[in-house]
Amino acid sequence: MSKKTSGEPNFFENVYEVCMLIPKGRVTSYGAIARYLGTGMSARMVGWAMNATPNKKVPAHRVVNSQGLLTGKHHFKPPSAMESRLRKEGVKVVKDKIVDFEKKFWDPSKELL
DNA sequence: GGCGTGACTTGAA
DNA sequence: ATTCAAGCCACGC
Repeated sequence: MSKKTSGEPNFFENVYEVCMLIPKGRVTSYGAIARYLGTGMSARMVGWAMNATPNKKVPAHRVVNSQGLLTGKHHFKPPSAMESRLRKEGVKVVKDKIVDFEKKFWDPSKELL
């Protein structure tokens, strides 16, 4: 009827699940998740999904952009929480950027395969 | 039901 | 190296 957007936020659920499946000390990019979900390159939706995410269950701080930059830190309650948490997980962050991002990169479409 | 925005990505100038 | 532009899908008004 009328309009129904997506009906079920399966997309969001998928994002949450993937985020929670991210191994500790690892990070992933919005595009990687978007690709894994089959959304193509609509990485924006992944970010938007995070915005709608109960950041208590989903470690959105483990999700960064393809550059390894903590672009979403501005959206956290204390923006520094993202950086602090990543460091606690074993990920080094310098100037909002993840060190050895390529090494810590966790691709769901490959690791989860 | 249309317009703008957004935690992105990629390519080209 | 940098900056600009376009593409993408969903949500808010």
